[in-house]
Amino acid sequence: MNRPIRRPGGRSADVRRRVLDAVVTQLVDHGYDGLSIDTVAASCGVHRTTVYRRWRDVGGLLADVLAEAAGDDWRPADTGTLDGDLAALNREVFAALTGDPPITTALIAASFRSARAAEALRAFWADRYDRCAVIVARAAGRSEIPAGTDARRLLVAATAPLYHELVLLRTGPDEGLADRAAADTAVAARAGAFVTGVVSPG
Amino acid sequence: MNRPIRRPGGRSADVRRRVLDAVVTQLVDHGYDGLSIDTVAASCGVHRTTVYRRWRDVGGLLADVLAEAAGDDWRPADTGTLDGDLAALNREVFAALTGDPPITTALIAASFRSARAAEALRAFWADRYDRCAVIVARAAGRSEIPAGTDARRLLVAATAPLYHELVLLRTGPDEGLADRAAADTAVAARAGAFVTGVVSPG
DNA sequence: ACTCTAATGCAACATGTGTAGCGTTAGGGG
DNA sequence: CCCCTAACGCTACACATGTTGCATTAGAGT
Repeated sequence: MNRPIRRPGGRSADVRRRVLDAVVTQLVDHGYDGLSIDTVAASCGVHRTTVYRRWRDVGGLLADVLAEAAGDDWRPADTGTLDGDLAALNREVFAALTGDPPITTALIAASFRSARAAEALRAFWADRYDRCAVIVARAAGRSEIPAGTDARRLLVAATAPLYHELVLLRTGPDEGLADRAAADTAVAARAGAFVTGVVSPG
Repeated sequence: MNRPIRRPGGRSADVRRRVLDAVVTQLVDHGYDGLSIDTVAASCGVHRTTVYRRWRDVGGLLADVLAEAAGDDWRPADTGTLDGDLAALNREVFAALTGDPPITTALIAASFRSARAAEALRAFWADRYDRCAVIVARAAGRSEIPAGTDARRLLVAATAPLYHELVLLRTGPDEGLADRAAADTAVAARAGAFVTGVVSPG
């Protein structure tokens, strides 16, 4: 992610922790616009050039924050039905995209300015979708949906409308959006969509 | 969009045309990173301060470009089937998102930096989805799908996976992506998804 | 402890971005 | 044709962003 530290002793580790904490604090208090190398450095008592050298730009800072966040033990909820699992997932996505402060939106915005932030976010989402594949496997195991259903394709179909409406189209946050997208996707899956190699099962 | 011009005579109109042309040229030649007020102004012989006063920032420039583009006479293709119409639409979206130079992606990136660009892009897409509603109306008229199907919800379901995969998840451009998303959405619509007020029709 | 040097702190510079004041130019209206 | 002034060009400034060279500090190995 960032430049390798060959002396991970007290000082370097302390600087990293102070800087990353300051990034989150700045993001929470003043949003993405109030986030810059200088403000972060000044707010945690680390010199500008140190931050520039280790993280290069704001995207690098957020990429490092994101790399830490990706190491958690998150798992999708198990509600017993495909509809319930997708709805639970979509409500989490919805909360992340409409939450205040808009940390997720800030990370997305940063991904358009920094290649490192883009790569970190790509890796983060790839990991999340991998973990969610179990939702589709469970549904197939219950014979709710066909055996050959493409997990990623189904999960993207369920979540993509949320990202599209809230992040790109910037629709006002509609409470029912998450559940509707989940239900529509479940209907599609039961009807035989998302099956690899099959274009038109009807 | 930009500051109103009370003297739309030769000079002001000429300046605007030269600047907007230069924006597109810069975008095509050097991408979004090579786009700044200064480079645009220098490349078309208009002074920096003039561009700053009339368009304020890069987002304002792109918003003006977008406003012109929104005034075209685009209509969705009529292929005779819902599958065909959605596939044709998705192929256009796919081409826009993977085209080189990445003008669409540049506009999306700008929308995260400038409120004016964000609003212009929002209005552009709202208009496009409105024009696409006829696709759903035609399908309902042919009794391919239920009468109460929500047009926007269906259209977002069809196109959102493309934006999500190509813009946010940054998946490598998969040729079959557009057709698969279109086919999956058509299956869902035929199965009774996207009907307003109905959560679980199955 | 002592040495070596990675990492940091510091100052100065270079560049990019945006603004303010003021004179100049040229379109619009009489 | 002449006047008025919106729009533009120019200079200078203010600030943010990012870089470079060098001195200083302190972790790591012996």
